[in-house]
Amino acid sequence: MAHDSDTARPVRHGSRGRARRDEILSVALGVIAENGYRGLTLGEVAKRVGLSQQGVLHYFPSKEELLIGVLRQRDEWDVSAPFGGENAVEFTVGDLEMLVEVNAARPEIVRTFSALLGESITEEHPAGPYFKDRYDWVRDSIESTLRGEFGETMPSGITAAQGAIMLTALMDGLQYQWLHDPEKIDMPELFHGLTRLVTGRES
Amino acid sequence: MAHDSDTARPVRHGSRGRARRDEILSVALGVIAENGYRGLTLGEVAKRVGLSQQGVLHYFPSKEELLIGVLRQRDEWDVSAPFGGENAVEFTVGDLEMLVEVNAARPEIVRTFSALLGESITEEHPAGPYFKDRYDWVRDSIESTLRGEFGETMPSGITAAQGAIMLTALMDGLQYQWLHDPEKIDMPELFHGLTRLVTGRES
DNA sequence: ATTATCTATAGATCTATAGATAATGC
DNA sequence: ATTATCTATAGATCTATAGATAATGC
Repeated sequence: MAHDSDTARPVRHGSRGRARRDEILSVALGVIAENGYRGLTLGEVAKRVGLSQQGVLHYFPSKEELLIGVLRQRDEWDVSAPFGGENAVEFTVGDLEMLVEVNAARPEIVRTFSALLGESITEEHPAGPYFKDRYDWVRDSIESTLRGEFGETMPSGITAAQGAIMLTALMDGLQYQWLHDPEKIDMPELFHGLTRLVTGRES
Repeated sequence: MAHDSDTARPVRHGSRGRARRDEILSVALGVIAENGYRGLTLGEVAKRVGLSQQGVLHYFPSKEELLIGVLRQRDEWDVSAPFGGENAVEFTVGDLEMLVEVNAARPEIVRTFSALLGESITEEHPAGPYFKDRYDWVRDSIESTLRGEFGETMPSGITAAQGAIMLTALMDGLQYQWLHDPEKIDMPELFHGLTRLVTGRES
């Protein structure tokens, strides 16, 4: 009889393997940007990494686990990571504007994120809970930022809670227009314009 | 030797068939809401309609043609249809707010639209050109509405062109948050709040 | 004749499991 | 021993084509 630990023990990787794992995640991110998660195949990831399909499955035991890995990694890369979660860091509206500028320079990440957000609202999608959760803390942290800078109600008359939803929606929505027509949509400028309106601050 | 017309001749449907066609489109819309276009299978559509998979292909010669059909039908149903296109009709900011209210009462349509928008930014997606085009005329018609009501620059200081992008982004972005958490997100109220800010109109 | 459906099936994929082999690191 | 990969393959699907049959409408 095997020990319980045998069943759930995750594979440990050496330095060689750790690099491979990261490589797979990075490639998978690109494949999702191109085809979405539903359109991603393990074979395509494998081909780009230079492994067999089963070689990829050695690092991630299923396609879904691979997605989880990508979402985790994205959180780590994301400039916004320090803005939320357990050990949230103080940030300002200016930091948010900076995030939009950063995003305007990394279309692949934005495309991956936007493709997954779109899929996430369909049924049984493995990224569904992730995005619902993410929205909760993104809104919460923007809300408390606004409250910290302007109090419960901003000069514009908008509450901190409403403002958080609005700014979040604008960021997401701008990205789709921008991805379809990067020349026409100046994300940072438009976002900056809207933060001024939503807060009611002159600047 | 066959005539050219034999090749491209579309199948004509009688009243019996026309109803079936509509039924298939309606079912396909629901399947896309649940699984996206990539996750839609002809077999699933067929099962729900009560036909064989090949029966569905009699009405739409390929999966892609079925999607085109759904997008066309959506334009016809859509309250916003009269707002754009060749024979655009005059409308107001108030009409836009009404559209958001209508959408808040038809989650399935919103979910289908949002799922397709998300997929549309991935490569080679058959809905890509549709959404790019749609954005162009949606922005154009909102822009000319704003210009008509407020002139080139609105009381808020935002130009009509910027305002059109902002309102469009807000609509799209709000829908994702709303689909993930309908209780928390009051789309009509938030959109109304933002139109006031963007235009700078007291109301 | 044309339209509406069906059965049969080719031809591609796709995920995941099983089991082998070679390399690495206590 | 554990980790890193590979080959083989089962078992599911999925789209689309071919060709038959029954019903409908000039």
